[in-house]
Amino acid sequence: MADPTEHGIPRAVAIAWGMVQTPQRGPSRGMSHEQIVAAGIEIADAGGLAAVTMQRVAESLGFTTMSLYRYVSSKDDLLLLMQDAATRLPAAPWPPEEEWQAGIRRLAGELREAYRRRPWLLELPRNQTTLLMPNSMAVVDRALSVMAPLRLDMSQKVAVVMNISMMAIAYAQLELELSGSSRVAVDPAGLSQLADVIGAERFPALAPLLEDGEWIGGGYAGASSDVDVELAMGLEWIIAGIERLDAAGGA
Amino acid sequence: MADPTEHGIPRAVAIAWGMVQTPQRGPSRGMSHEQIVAAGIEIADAGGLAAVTMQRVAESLGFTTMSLYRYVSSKDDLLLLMQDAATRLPAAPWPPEEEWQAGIRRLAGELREAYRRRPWLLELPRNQTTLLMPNSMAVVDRALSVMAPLRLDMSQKVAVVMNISMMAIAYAQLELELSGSSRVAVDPAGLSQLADVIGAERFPALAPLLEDGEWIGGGYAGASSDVDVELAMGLEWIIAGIERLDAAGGA
DNA sequence: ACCTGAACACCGTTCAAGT
DNA sequence: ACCTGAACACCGTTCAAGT
Repeated sequence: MADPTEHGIPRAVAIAWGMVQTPQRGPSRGMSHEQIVAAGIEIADAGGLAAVTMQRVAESLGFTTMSLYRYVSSKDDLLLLMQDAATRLPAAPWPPEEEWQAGIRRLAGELREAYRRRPWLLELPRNQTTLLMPNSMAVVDRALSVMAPLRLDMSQKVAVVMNISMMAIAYAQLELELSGSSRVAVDPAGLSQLADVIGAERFPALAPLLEDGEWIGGGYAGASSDVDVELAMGLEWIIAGIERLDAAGGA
Repeated sequence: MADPTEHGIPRAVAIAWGMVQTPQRGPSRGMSHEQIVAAGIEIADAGGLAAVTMQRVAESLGFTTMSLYRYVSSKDDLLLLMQDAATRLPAAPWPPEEEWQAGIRRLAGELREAYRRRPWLLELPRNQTTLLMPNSMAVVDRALSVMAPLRLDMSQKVAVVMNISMMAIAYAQLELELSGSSRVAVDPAGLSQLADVIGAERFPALAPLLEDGEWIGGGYAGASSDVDVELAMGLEWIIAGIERLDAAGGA
């Protein structure tokens, strides 16, 4: 097979789709793409994305750093493969057995859950290349099949998919940031000290929350359960919007 | 003034609110927080976030790397200050002069524009600490004052603010990733090669787009104008949702 | 009090050399 | 053909020393 990168296909995409020949003859290879990707994911799960270094991945497999470059052309390549492998969703029945609304809620929930389980996924960029990887395509395909009965044109459906996955991922991020491991833990004395410095007249609408110590420490913009509510709220708004589009599409 | 960090207030927050004493006596300081932050922003604007190193910031000001640590306790501190300074929105009239719907659209648009202008902002985490910085608080305050006439309770309003800013930022990110500088540029031959490898039966709903070469290269999930449409769509859905909440709140 | 210089413990990636 | 070892050009941050 010709080198896929000649047509502008990124190396990681070619690897993910099995377009890179792994020769059966010659000295047996010590590793495989799958092993390397799995090792990287294990390290990221345990210590976050910053813990993933070429040295550590190689070491965990019992090889030297440099040997990895036989399988992967750069660290970015490896990260792309890890991203794809880690965002595989559970298989869904096809054709969909549920109403499209339920299908969309389930897709959003699974997507969010995948990102919640592996927070380091949030640190990886999602770009055009990502959209060429197998599991990204699987998400789009499933969303399109869920929306098959709807009277939206293709570009509207693509817009909906982008909206939904963006929202699911962004809320996983919000949840992580607001209530996650990166907690601030400003003590009440600190918050009131801050409220004094800011002054009530600078932010008239926000001031009541600040003075009650409710802005960060309290119920608002901090608790994880709030994020559930906010995602559900946003998702139902999207669904209501689709329903209107569907109705208008029939006109 | 007592050391603010004793109450758990992050150093960068204390600096941003002017709670850190800058002594007037003694040897005159060679730099200021503002200068350092401005230098960092200039470097990020020119070369992206990766170009911002302590060495380069110091060098651009004509000092050694280590001198920065007199003003800022770590690179993360500096990044937080840069984030806050770069997300300052233009002053809005207070109290708001427009209808709340227009106010929300304008806020979302300005937020997106700030992130569009400085794409490196998207690479910085937005967490609890961010919500204690002056310009984040300004955004929340403005949104709350826009929503003042609405019959939503405070936690609902906070949820709306989170939804709106999240959506504005996420769409700036989507736009950057889909059509921005990180383009993939797979040529048509590569796309058809990929479509062959994938096969039509694997992704039945997506396959037509793949075969026509429209998935990445063409009109879908690629053009910048699409993102405008998608953001507007999502935003109008949120506004419609708020209208329903407002109506229900009156019951 | 402020700034400097050397040093430490890392990175990703190159390249020529081994087997 | 596959893996290794040394080397390069960087990082952020420490610490003791200068002025």
